[in-house]
Amino acid sequence: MARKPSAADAPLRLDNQICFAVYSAAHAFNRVYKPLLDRLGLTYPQYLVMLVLWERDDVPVKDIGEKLFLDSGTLTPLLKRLEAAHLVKRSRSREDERQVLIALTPQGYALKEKARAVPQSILAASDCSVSELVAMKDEIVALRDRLNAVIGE
Amino acid sequence: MARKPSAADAPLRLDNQICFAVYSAAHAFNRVYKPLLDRLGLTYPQYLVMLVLWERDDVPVKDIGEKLFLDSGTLTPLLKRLEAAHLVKRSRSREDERQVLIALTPQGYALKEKARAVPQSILAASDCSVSELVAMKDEIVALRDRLNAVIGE
DNA sequence: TCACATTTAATTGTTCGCAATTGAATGTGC
DNA sequence: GCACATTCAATTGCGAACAATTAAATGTGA
Repeated sequence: MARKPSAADAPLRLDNQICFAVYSAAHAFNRVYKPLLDRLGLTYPQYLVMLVLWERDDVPVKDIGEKLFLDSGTLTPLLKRLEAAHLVKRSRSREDERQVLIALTPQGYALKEKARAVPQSILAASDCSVSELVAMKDEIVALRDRLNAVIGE
Repeated sequence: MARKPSAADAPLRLDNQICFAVYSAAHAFNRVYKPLLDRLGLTYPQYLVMLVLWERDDVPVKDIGEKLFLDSGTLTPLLKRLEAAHLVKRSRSREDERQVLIALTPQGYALKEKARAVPQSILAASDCSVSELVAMKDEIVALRDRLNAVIGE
């Protein structure tokens, strides 16, 4: 019974899953980033947080979470590690004591200059034109946003 | 100094990172899958392992790892949980005692039928035509493979 | 003002994901 | 046949990721 490939099984074949394509691509990116980020002393999620803060710091944890789609259960310990590495400072907001504001330290600011080498290495590893990458990125973001829209029912 | 958006900062802007698009899309998929897989009693990585085994079981851990790009540090505990859930059986190969072969139990086989509902739910959540999804999947897989090619130098 | 709901981080517990190491089995070169 | 390298899974330790809960601060309605 059902020994040879059946057409009815196609939807369950690993190679037909776009989710697995995305999942495995994310891990592949992680592995390419690893040696680059090791030099900065950052993990990949920490790098994402730093990207947010390099655009604008002195922001509450919640804002970082909304930009990265992460919650406090992930961010609180991560930010404590960044603080232990002297890259950020955490402090309660005076206007609203519930909020913890995340600010860059001078070392945190300075790391941005070292980080400028990262995107070009990634581009090289992608072995692909910038315009192709931008087009793919836009498609993937659109898919992500449609998926996220479904989650809130 | 550098208060307003600078063109030099574009490569470091979060919204310009294809890696973040992929990373956040993977998490979005995870969140859409969660309620569907809860009904099967599986996590998303466990579901991927089951997809592999539904295509062919009685395979060594290494084969599963190569298909999913995961190593024994991830798979060993995951497979033990699947065994505890009576979905797979782990046994040492007689021909090569180093290998652990993973076989489906009757319950593991049976779960495939319940799983058939999953892909169509995902398709609906993607809100996108099959042909578009296939095209995206192929592009992402190609990017993933180029990235993986760089890792082995 | 006071009861009540909401917001925000932090905490706890479970599951991934991976680097590094270990130990047993197998393969090899001499 | 025997020393040596290689392969394979398991283990350990650390850092995410998230659900669920907690606690404190703030907002709201009567």
